[in-house]
Amino acid sequence: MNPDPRTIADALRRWFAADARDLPWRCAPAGSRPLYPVLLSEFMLQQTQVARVLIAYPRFLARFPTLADLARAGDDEVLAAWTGLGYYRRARLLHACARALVERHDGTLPPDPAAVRALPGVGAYTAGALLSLCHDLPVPAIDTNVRRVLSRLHAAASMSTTQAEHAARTLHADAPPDTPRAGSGLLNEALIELGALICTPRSPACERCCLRASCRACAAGDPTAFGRPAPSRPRTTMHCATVVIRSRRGVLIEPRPRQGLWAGLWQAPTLEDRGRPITTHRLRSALPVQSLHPVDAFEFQTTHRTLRFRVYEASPRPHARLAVAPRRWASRRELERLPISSPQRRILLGLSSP
DNA sequence: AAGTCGGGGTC
DNA sequence: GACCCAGACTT
Repeated sequence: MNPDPRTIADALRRWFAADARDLPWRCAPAGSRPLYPVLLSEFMLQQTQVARVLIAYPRFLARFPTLADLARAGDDEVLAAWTGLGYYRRARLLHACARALVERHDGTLPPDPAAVRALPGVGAYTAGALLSLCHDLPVPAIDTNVRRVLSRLHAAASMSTTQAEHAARTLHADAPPDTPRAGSGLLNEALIELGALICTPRSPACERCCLRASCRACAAGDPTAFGRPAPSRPRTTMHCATVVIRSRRGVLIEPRPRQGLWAGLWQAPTLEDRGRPITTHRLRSALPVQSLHPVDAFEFQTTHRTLRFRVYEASPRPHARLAVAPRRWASRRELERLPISSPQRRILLGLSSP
């Protein structure tokens, strides 16, 4: 059985037209959608579930209503608007991408795959999404959903990038990627939507799937055996000790290193160690404080590590100069406008989520 | 090809 | 607990 590409593409488009979700960034037909909503939603949706983006998207859009607004914004403003979404590098890349679009392409999306792929933060998937959704160009947009759908269609345990691209191009009738073709954006969006709603990782709803007659995994009986991602690595542990120091001018904060976890975000002064917990002795030699009082202890999980926080309150030593650059005091009002990680928001603002 | 980079919802 | 998520970038 070689599933007929035209049959599959037609079934996908019909199903999408009838059953697609009404999402805020789907503000115009796939294929002729304005750039900014597509750009913003695609960056936010990288490794991030729709439910979370639904909360952040309108907030960000209210803060930066147009591409030009975003392009001329400040770094910390953009990062702060990204609060809670994680993978903060995306915010910096989105910002750089907006500036590049304004400077190189007059704020529009060039109908040119090579030029789009050259934009900051735009990889193979995002380039395909932008080109197909904005200009109806027949370029594959292979995300984790589409890879799973294609793997199951062909009953492949897994698919290399090359194999997935070949399968996707076939669905686009091997049309040249630099010439618009009606229905290209709709096809890509339908493939993604099918993976998100029907052909799900753990419990696919084959009985409701528009492709069940063409799907080799469905015919094989257990679709979950196909298109599984590689197993993930175990988490490592990191010990963190954070000191909250208050004065009349607010609370003492510092920027994190430019590289690594939460790069460049603000925090109360924090020491970290991969091996053993931070001793109060080490804290005292790193900061001119006296009388450290433990006030909180909690674990924070990210995908790749467990962070064990110990939080202290401290008073400064007499005549000690604490706010030495880049450390500085910040009022609560200021804190609310700065980019701060979730665990530090809990420490500094008493919040567990944005 | 493998490692890094958040955060929280779901099962 | 483990799994999952409209990936991109660096090494």
